[in-house]
Amino acid sequence: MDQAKQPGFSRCNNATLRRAARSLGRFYDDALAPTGLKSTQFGLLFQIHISSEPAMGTIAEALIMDLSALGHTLKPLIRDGYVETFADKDDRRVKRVRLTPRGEAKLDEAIRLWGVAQQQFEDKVGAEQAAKLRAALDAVADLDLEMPAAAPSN
Amino acid sequence: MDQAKQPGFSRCNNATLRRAARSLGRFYDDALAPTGLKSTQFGLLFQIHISSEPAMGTIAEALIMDLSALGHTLKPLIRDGYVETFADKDDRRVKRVRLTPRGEAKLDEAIRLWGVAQQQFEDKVGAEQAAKLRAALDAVADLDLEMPAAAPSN
DNA sequence: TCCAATTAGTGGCATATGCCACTTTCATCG
DNA sequence: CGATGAAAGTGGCATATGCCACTAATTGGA
Repeated sequence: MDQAKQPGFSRCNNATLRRAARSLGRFYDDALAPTGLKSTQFGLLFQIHISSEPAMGTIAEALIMDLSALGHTLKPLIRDGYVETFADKDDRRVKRVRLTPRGEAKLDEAIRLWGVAQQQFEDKVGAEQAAKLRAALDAVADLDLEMPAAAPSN
Repeated sequence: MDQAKQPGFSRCNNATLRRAARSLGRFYDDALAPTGLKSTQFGLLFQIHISSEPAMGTIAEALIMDLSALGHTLKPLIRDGYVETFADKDDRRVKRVRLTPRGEAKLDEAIRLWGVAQQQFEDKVGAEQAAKLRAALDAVADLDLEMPAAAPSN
């Protein structure tokens, strides 16, 4: 019998999470559509905004995303003039990021639309529940999961 | 003053969800790496496996993903011979999907590794909590959110 | 029966993300 | 100080996802 049909079977936590992410992502994307920003870009702009000219590595760490992925994601935002980078004064390896005035303006515009979506969401699930969900998600994100290091059989 | 710093400010539910998804995704991806499958592909193979030669639209709906995205995602799996498609007998518009024997074998192999990761996760957060989280995520995914249809100002 | 509207997919284009192999800088240590 | 190893990014390649414009098939009437 399929393992998937065993009594104790539990659905994949990861698949469930991604499914929800796709669903919610579309909602926030729709809300932000008028700004031309994707919800992911909004989140990135926001993260930069609330940081102090963060280094790329710092942003990547905060968002738990691959450094190279961050670099890729940043490109369209730089191309469109919302973000600019500059070398760190003390360590030439470090590249810092900041919003341009245009980026700040775009973020303001986006925050208004985001607020509507966010409100819509919280009205549906309840602010309380939403907060709990975010806390749970943060906990999951920060779990220090590690595979049992496939015990070398020697 | 920044709206983001207002008393009632609540972090973006979507951003939090994506962050957790990236984090957990990497964990499951690592676990499945030996099989050559990404956690997303595993999820897709599994969904096909537990369905009865589902139509593409049916899969897309179940996973709440765009039909075209599903088509794209399916390509590498077809290329590698894990999945095959065939036209529906009654409606030639419909394309059905099924696992090949090779796909079934690969899924079996993946399920074993997935189980380790899943177990690892549940050990950390508790089976109870994990189940609650999945339920909450399912609820979010099925919310039926809609923007207030930006009232045409005329 | 024939055309309009609907349904199911496809392809192209763009962003999202990751991993890996490099290159450039630093930091360390002998 | 020079070799070594670590740290921070970059670029290339591959998959993940979406939207839009189209095409092919069906379904509903008129």
